[in-house]
Amino acid sequence: MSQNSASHNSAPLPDCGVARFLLLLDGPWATLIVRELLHGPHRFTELMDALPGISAHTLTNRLRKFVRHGLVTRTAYPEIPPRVVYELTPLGHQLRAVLTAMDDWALTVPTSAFTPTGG
Amino acid sequence: MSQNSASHNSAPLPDCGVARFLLLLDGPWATLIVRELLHGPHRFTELMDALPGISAHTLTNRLRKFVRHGLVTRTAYPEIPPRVVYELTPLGHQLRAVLTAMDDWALTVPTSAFTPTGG
DNA sequence: TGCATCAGTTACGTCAACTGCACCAATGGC
DNA sequence: GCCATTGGTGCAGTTGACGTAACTGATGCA
Repeated sequence: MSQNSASHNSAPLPDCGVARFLLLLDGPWATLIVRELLHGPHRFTELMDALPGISAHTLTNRLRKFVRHGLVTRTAYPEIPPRVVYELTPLGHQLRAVLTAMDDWALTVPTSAFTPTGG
Repeated sequence: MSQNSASHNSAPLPDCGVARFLLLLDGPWATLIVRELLHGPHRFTELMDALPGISAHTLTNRLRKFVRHGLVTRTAYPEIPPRVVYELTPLGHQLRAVLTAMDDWALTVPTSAFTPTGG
């Protein structure tokens, strides 16, 4: 796990696109956040509401990572109370194809595939 | 994280296909194993060799989960030394579309997107 | 007898992601 | 003054994915 799918601290970059994808969309929440953002720009609390169970801490971290890597833009309005809007960049929007593929797979697959016994 | 992308112990099944997908392809290695299996049937050690860094422990666990959920078949030949072949089921092969989408995204995207500073 | 192979299993430990709770700043309403 | 709101931050603690090392069983080889 030092050159396949871990963080980008020492590894230059895996050749494989799948591995690269996993570099950015790694945790369980990451992909779900992108899914929400695909519906349009969201404020912080809107994302919190849309993702029941996520903590502010986790959401902040994922969002920061996305911003750092150019998947998402963060726009802060100097109002009171503050308003911050997160929006996918064109790069982030290109992830729609991936999410759609995941969706198609999971939805065409029999429900039994998700049960531990397999049927 | 009790009904979005966690295990299938109590949650019936998320409505969202993306969340369902994440139920099965969760860890960093899971997707990479599927990627290798997409190239054809593999023996245990072949998978070990193809995935530098993975431990037998992790590989066993991921493979078991896939078998349990019907993504992969496990064929053990009663030879000495033993030979076990893992192969994707049609269900598993349908994941090719998802992996291809990941690959396309990562490869059309500028390399700078993977650097922490965002380019 | 002892070492090597394959495909694991088991015990034990690490490490990062994630969680919950409290707290902050600045302002509006009561 | 006190509470609510928004968008977080810090600390402590949990979870579980993952890693290392040792071991198994049956056989071939020296």
